[in-house]
Amino acid sequence: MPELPEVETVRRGLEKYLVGHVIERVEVINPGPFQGDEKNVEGHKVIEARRSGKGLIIDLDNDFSLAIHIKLTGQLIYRDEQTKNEPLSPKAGSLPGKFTHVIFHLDKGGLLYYNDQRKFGWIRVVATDEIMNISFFKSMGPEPFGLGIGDELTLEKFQSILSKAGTKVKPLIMDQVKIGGIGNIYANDALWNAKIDPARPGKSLSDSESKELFDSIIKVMELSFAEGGASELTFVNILGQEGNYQSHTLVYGKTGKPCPRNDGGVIRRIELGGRGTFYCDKCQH
DNA sequence: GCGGGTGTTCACGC
DNA sequence: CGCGTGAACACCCG
Repeated sequence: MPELPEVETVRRGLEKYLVGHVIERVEVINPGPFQGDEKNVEGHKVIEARRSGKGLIIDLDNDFSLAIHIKLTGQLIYRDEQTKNEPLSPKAGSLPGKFTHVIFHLDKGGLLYYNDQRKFGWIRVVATDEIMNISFFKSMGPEPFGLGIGDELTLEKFQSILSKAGTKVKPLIMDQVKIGGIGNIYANDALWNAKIDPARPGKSLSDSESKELFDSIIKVMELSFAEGGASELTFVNILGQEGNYQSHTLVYGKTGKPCPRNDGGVIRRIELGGRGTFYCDKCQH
């Protein structure tokens, strides 16, 4: 699921449905993704849901927190008496299902399921003041919109990061240490929107090109927020419902299709930094 | 069967 | 140290 718009969508769901509730019991079905001591969670109230880049932090009233990364296929789905009849996407499966690894039993009968098909994700119980010792959070770069707990990525910072980097611009903007929250879908679509060749070195972009790219990152992510995220793989929101950005994707996954600009170009797929990279062979320079 | 997959991390080579 | 590559994690889908 996870790029900034999807993870922020989950955070908002946690804020709405989890904050103020007590986690009475933690049922660990598969210990792989769950690290730490359930005892530091059980009987404690959720006071805040925060996010940094693609990572989530659920703070409890005992100065412990749950640090969560859902990687590619993790899901956090909340059910209670009020929401149990809300339609559930088939991507959520049955609850609990084959890929349910942890169930948080909340007060008043609420349940928070952690599902993860590929088991790449993790949930760590950690003292709240130790969160920033987790290297993933410690090294997080500034992020677009400034909705996370770290610094906001401004145009000036973005241009400064690009101007210093000989790295190819697509892997560069996906480097979470440099910039937080951008993943493969939005990197591809933003580069297409800005008409920039993903293989160009970051520092080769002119000021107007880097501004165009910055604006494009904001634009594609704003569209995704409005659509509730992208459910290309298994992403669902806290109520187990899909987002719809994937029906708006511009070049991501469109190998062989005509360019959406109808300029006679064709979408090609190459690999950059080990990731599938999609671009129009006509308009991206 | 094979390739590909919204992510991160580590090992290794230059 | 910086940068790039490849593999690993695990499992589904077309």
